[in-house]
Amino acid sequence: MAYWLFKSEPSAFSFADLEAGPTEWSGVRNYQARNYMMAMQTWDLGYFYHSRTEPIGIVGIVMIVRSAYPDYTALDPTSQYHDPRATPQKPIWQMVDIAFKMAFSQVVTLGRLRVTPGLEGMALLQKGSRLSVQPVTSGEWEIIHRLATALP
DNA sequence: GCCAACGTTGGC
DNA sequence: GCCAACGTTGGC
Repeated sequence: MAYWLFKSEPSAFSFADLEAGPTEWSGVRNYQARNYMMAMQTWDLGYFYHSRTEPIGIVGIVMIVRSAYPDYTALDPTSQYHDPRATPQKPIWQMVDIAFKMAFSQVVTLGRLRVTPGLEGMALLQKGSRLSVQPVTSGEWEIIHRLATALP
């Protein structure tokens, strides 16, 4: 069992959009993020993070409902995620399916994460961190989960 | 909207 | 293989 974090700009895809049903997490075009997705297993949990919005922060929990498989949008010339290097034999990019699990009663904001002891090493909080898919340690998961459930 | 930080591309 | 130029990300 591993823990993850998915970043999204709500103007592009929000947690409310995810509530509508399981979603193919397509369009990830970063090798490190792809490798993390390839390490995901069905039933793994993740935090869902809203960037470039107000408030910025973690809004809830998602579950991996399908482990990594080829991201077919890379093969689709009409897709904004098309990658001309991708072929059916070598799709290059992978995606997972994620589903809504629960929404926090309040956003655990980036500011709150930054001041919470024990989260100093969290990938999300490192300077210049841009990975849209990241691992979360079980210790970090616990701390954040406690923060979220302590909120009214 | 700005712009620093980052990853990728491509000429050499 | 180097690295400048470029496009993108994301906090502010």
